[in-house]
Amino acid sequence: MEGTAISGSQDGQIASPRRAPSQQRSRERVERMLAAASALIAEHGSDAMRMGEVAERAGVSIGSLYQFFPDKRAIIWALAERYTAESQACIAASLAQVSDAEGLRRAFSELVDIYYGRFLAEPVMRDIWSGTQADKALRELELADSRANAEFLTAVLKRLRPTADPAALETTALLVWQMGEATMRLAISVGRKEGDDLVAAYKRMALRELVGE
Amino acid sequence: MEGTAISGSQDGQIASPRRAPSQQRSRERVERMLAAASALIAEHGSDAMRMGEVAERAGVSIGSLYQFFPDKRAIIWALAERYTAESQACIAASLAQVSDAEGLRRAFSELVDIYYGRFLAEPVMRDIWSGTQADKALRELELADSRANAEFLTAVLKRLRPTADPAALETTALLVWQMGEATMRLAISVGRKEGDDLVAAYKRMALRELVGE
DNA sequence: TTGCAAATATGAGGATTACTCATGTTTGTG
DNA sequence: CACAAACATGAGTAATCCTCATATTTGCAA
Repeated sequence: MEGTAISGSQDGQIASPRRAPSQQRSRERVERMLAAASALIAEHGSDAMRMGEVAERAGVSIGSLYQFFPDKRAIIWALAERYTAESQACIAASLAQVSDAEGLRRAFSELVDIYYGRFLAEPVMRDIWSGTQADKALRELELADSRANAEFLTAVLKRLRPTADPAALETTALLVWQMGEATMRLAISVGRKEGDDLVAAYKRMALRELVGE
Repeated sequence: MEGTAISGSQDGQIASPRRAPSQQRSRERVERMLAAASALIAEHGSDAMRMGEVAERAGVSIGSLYQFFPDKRAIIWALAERYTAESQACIAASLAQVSDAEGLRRAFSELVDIYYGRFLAEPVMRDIWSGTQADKALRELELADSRANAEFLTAVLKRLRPTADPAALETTALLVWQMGEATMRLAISVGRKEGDDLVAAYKRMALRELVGE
C-alpha cells in the first residue's frame, strides 16, 4: 500500500493519476494534508471541507495538494481506507482465536461495543461513513470492508458448524455485518438511550443467528 | 401538504422560503419541474442532475425553478417525500388487517418482495435513497419514514403479543425495518443472485424475530 | 370594464469552489 | 557538478448553484 498512487475516484473513470510521495519530505507533507483534512471534517463535516482550507492548514499550496490527491474524494477515501485497515486488523485478531460458541458470543459482543464506541467517539469516521452511500468509490470500499470482516466471521462459523452449507454461512455473516453497520448509523442518529437499546437489540438478534438460541 | 411551501433544507438553517404554487398554471409547472428532475435522475443520477437542465426540460426558466424550490436538495426531497407517502399507504394497508402469526408472515414476506422489486425497478428511488445519508433533510425524512413504517409493525406485534414489553416491541420493529432497508441497499449493489440470497436470508431472520421460530 | 396588488416568469450575472498548468525550486545520483 | 526527476507554487479556468431587478399575468374589488 505504501508507495501506491492515491486513487479512489468514482464512475469507473480514473481521474488523472497522481504521484505517490517518494521522498521523505513529501511523505511528511502528505501526512499533514491528511491530518488537516481530518481536523476539518471533525469540525464541520466532509461536505463543508474546502480544498483551499486543507492546503492552508497543512501549510502547503493548493497545487501540492492536487499533486498527491486527484480530487477531493480521494482525500476522504484515503482517510476511510486507514480506518478500515485499522478496524480489520482488530477484528481479525479478535475473531481468530474463537473456538466455541461461548467464545464467539463474547468476542462478537465485545466487537460490537468497540465499533459502537468508535462510531460515537470519532466524528471523522462517523461523517465519512454517513456520507458513504453518495460516493461510489467509498461505497465500494465499504463493501470490500464488509466482505473482509464478514469473511473473518464466516471462518469462525465454518469452524463451529462444519456441517452447514458454506454459502449460507457466508450470506449470514455478510448480512449480520451489514446490519450491524446499519444499526450503528441508526443508533447514532437517534438519542443516546434509544441508540443503546437498538445496539443491544441488534446484539441479541445477531447472536441468535450466529450461535443459535 | 398541498399548499405548503416546499422546504427540505439542511443544517437546521432554513433556506430562504419559497412560495407554494397557488394558481393552476404554476401547479402544473411545478409538476413539470418534478417530472423533469425525476427523468434526469433516472438517466444520470441526482448528483449529475443540473438545475439548468431541469429548468430547460421542464420548459421553464431557471428563475421559475427557484421560485418554488429553495435549492437543489429541495427538489430531490420533494420526490423522496412522494415515494415515502406512497409506500407508507401501501404498507399500512397491508399490515392493518394482520391478526395472527401466519398472517404477519405472509404480509411481511410480500412487503419485502414489493420493496425489493421497487428498489430494483425504480432508478430514481434507488438513487435518492442511496444518497440519503449525505443530506440531513433526507436522512431525517428517511428516519421519519422508518419510524412510521415501524409503527405499523409495532401495532401488529402488540396485537399478537399483548404481554410483551411495548418498548421492546418498538425497538424490534424499528430495527427490523432499518435492517430491511440496509439489506436492500446491499442487495442492489451486489449481483442479482447474491442479492436475492441476501433478501431471502433477511426475511428468515426478520420473521424469526417477529413471529418466533 | 378597469385598476391594482399579489402571484408568477425571466435570464443575465454574482459568488463559490473544485481543479489545472505553466513555471520555478529541490533532491538524489552518476 | 550537471542533470533529470520529483516536488512546489498560486493565479487563473471552468462549472454550477443561486440571486435579483425587472417584466408579465392573474384574480378580484370597485
